[in-house]
Amino acid sequence: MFRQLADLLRGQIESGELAPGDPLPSELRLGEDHHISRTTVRQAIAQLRSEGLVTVDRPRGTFVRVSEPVEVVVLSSGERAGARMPTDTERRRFNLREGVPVLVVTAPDGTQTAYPADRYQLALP
Amino acid sequence: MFRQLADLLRGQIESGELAPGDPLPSELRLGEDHHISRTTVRQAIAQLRSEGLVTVDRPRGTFVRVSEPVEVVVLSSGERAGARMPTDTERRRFNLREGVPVLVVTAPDGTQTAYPADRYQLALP
DNA sequence: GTGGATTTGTTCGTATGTATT
DNA sequence: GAATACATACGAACAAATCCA
Repeated sequence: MFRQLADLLRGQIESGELAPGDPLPSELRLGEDHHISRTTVRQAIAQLRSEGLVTVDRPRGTFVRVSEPVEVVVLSSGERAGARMPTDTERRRFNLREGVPVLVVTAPDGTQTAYPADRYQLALP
Repeated sequence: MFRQLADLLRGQIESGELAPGDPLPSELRLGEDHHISRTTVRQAIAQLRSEGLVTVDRPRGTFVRVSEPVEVVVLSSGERAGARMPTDTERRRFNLREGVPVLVVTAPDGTQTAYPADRYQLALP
């Protein structure tokens, strides 16, 4: 059931029926509409949060994520780049929302730098 | 409470006390040891899953994630790269576990290609 | 090979706390 | 102050899959 609700909401977001910045119905409302408990509604929304599709502004409500302006990081020769979910420390340091990875740039000497993936892109020199 | 347990387990993973491939104690066991309900234990583990630190092999148990061999993708001139969590379709297509982002390479003509971030890194020509 | 024990998954209900409107 | 909405925690029950005696 929670998967079905997550799929439904995800579809509405991807189709634009729910546009960035739009609020989702409240947990209570979703539960009533679909005849499921609030526990199950929360599980569906937790799924969407971990996918980075929605953010919660407690206790105002749950909203479709708005994309951030992007800055570009230019890679230097010999550097490699990857991505992973942030550590707990990084999440606090960068003030990252759920479901946002970090881009990790590794220099030839092994030094690593992390960039929040919702605000940065990588480019060639 | 669930955050404290997540922090504890994360610390054990980062310190190596729990090595890659090692099983975590069962949910029931963790609940007994820390005098918390299974619900709360599950919430802590859900946190670690979304961080990509552990994977669950149901119903065998929960294990510290083992890193995969990495392939390198060479970027071409004019391409940009970012990262985000996979869509539901991508997760199934790449057989991705929870907490694993995708690297997204955008060509000058707008074409995008996604690579599972646990198996790929980006490099310069 | 059958059956029981173990372990995670899903769902319900309930209660209380916290922050915003 | 009241209403609203999300966060946290407990308890309970059953399902499904694996493992082992």
